[in-house]
Amino acid sequence: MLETPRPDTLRSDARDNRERILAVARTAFGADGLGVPMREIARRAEVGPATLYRRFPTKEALVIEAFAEQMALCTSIVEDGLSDPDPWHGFCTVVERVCELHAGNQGFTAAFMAAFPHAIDFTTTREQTLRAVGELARRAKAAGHLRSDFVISDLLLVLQANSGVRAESPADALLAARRFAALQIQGFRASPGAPPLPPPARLPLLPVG
Amino acid sequence: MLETPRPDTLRSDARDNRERILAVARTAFGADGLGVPMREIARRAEVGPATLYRRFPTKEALVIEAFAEQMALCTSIVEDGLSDPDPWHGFCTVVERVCELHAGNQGFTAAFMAAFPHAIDFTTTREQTLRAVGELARRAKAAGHLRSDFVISDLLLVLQANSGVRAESPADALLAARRFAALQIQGFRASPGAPPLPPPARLPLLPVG
DNA sequence: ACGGTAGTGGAACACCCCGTCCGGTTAGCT
DNA sequence: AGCTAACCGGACGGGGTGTTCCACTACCGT
Repeated sequence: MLETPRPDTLRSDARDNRERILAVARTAFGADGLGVPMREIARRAEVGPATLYRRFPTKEALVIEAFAEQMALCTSIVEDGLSDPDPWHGFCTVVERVCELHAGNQGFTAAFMAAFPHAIDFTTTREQTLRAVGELARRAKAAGHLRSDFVISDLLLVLQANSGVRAESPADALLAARRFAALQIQGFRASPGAPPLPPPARLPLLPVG
Repeated sequence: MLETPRPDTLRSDARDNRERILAVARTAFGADGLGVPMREIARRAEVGPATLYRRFPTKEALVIEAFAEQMALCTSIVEDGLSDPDPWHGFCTVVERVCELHAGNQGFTAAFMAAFPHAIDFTTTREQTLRAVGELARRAKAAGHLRSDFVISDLLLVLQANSGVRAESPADALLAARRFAALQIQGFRASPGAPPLPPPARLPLLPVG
């Protein structure tokens, strides 16, 4: 656990390295999940392990920084959905885009669902985003298009489920995510004759595996 | 990689140990996935690592033997569905029961989807089962209840997705699986106004992770 | 009862991972 | 040009996992 100076006070080459590390981490974690070793990240970034650890004192820190912008993207997706005049259309767009986002970022779902001990902002952002989704769902229900027994944790359910889908290429992953999202939307749609859903379960924030 | 004599020619104590190991493996892999270490299996079975490896030359072998009966159960679930006079009802039951089965056996999905190099029967059983599902789906489509753009790999998609769902207790896992299955069925149901699904993706048989 | 052999448990091997530290080197800044 | 921050690469410790070695044990037929 070394010192970590503010990124903007770094020497230019150090700054470059930092950016390269983050880029590599995003690609690697996104493609192969959080299991990618730190040394592998360092190797691909053409950097020594020590450099990596000087910039990011722990793997957790690297993961959080690497996915910070995905997290922001996630939030903005939901905000876009909220600002859609048609709440059901907004809701569908959120489901689609979130599934696609997670499809291209295998590790992100794990990070998103994980209970990182040292990432307060990550956690709070997630909570806020979920609250926004709740508001969107409320409107979509009021409009009569979202089934009335939908609950927020259903979206977590779908997210977790989507993360279980593995494809053999990024292109296939995207296809699978799109098809999956479409199926979920169909399942969420309010339809008169449909039977009610079984009761929801409590979904945990799991430790990083 | 040691010799592995036929189970029925074993000495009595060895036979006992073998059974205990299998029982422990089923519970452990079922509850916590294939990540459970061999040592842990041995410890819980009150057996040394060597004993474990004398009976099952590799972890893969243990996994296959442990889930052999789940595999058979899987097959019989599909056959039950096929023999249902109402193909759509049969189809729904298959989805529900398979999701529940996989919910209680975390590791099984991984094993089911995995491309085990040395498990010919496992693979062939899976293929046969999938073919049976295909026949069931054909009938359910003909009856007009299953959406016509359903393809077999959609079931694999749902299976993979279901395996991504994690709960904090077996009871919650079952609840989550039931709710998830209900959502999927709703998505699979043929409904006149529904838009067609995006194209399916090729899903791989992944190596054991 | 007894001896041979299958069976056993614990230590050990080989490998991988995270995180750390250090000697010698490079590259930015002034 | 020189000072210094930053870097590289390798080695190390601690922990984990799949698998094997070996001396000992306990079963079972005679």
